[in-house]
Amino acid sequence: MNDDTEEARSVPGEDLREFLTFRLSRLQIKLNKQASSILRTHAGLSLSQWRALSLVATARTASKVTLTELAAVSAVDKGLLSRALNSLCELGLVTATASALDHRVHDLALTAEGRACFQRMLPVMQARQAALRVALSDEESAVVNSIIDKLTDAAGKTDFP
Amino acid sequence: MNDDTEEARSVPGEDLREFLTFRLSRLQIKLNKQASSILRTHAGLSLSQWRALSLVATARTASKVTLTELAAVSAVDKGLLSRALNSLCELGLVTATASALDHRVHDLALTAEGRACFQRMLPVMQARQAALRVALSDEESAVVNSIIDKLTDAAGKTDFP
DNA sequence: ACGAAAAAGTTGACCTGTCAAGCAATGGGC
DNA sequence: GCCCATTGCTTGACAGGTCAACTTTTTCGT
Repeated sequence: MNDDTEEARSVPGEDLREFLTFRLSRLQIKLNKQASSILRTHAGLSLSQWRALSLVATARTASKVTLTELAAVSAVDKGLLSRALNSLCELGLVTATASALDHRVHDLALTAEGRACFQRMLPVMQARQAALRVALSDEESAVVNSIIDKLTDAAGKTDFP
Repeated sequence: MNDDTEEARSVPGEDLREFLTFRLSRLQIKLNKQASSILRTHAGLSLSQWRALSLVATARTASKVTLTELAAVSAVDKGLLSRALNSLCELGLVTATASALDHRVHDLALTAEGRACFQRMLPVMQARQAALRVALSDEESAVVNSIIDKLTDAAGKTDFP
């Protein structure tokens, strides 16, 4: 016996809309729109420019501040990062100086103007993060980082033949 | 007094890398790569083609299956969806028949081939979801949907002047 | 010290995603 | 019934993102 007529549903087993990835991509679309809008009005920067800027800004001197390093921690494509950093250099927000020890790498740093721009945007972006956080319960807020990191690890494993 | 030399860190208050949005975007990049790779090898479809296909596949007859409706639930851009659906029509996986009542809308449905393609991919994609889920603890798994939905709501509110 | 292999970064080609203008169809207000 | 605002969808132009080839510099094996 089968309750499903052919028209009742196209396919069985179809709680696909509950898939984690479905929800996450919907979330990401909205987050990107929100961030782009904020950045456009407050700083005139694109999202990838802001991401590059803040990657340089928040780098510790402990770790080297190079394109490959930043690309690795952020998972952003090297080509994309390269172009974003170049545009930031042209805007006078970032400097890329050839490293003395290894002439392949460019040590990246903020200019005074870059630091100022970042400092100006920081409260706004922090407020946005806070607004997202308060949407969560204490319990949820406590585990959200762990969840994201675990999923990120799991997504990295491409053992799907 | 200030412990930070100018070189110690570029800026203060810089746990920016802990921002939810930073982690989420890193996650999304990896998820997209994983999904694209799986779809390319198993079905020869692009990610947006698969998303369009599964949106049509999992639609309930209760709700109308139209572009605007699908775009709304998924947050995908209408233009993007339109092109994806068109390519699926050309592949013979989806049909778009003009509605009798309203000649503006196209009622979307899977062809037999589309259903077959979806059914073939479904176990693979479900396995992927399962692999992501098992990375989480029971507690985390219980709240993850709620977290994503709350964040999605919060991200939609663009009350950032 | 030499040459092969690898790494950093850039570039070009190409695909995806975004935005807004546009067209066709519908539905009210009068 | 006729306008006009509205809705559903498509299209074109552009920005964003991906991928691989390429240049330069370094590293390592022998």
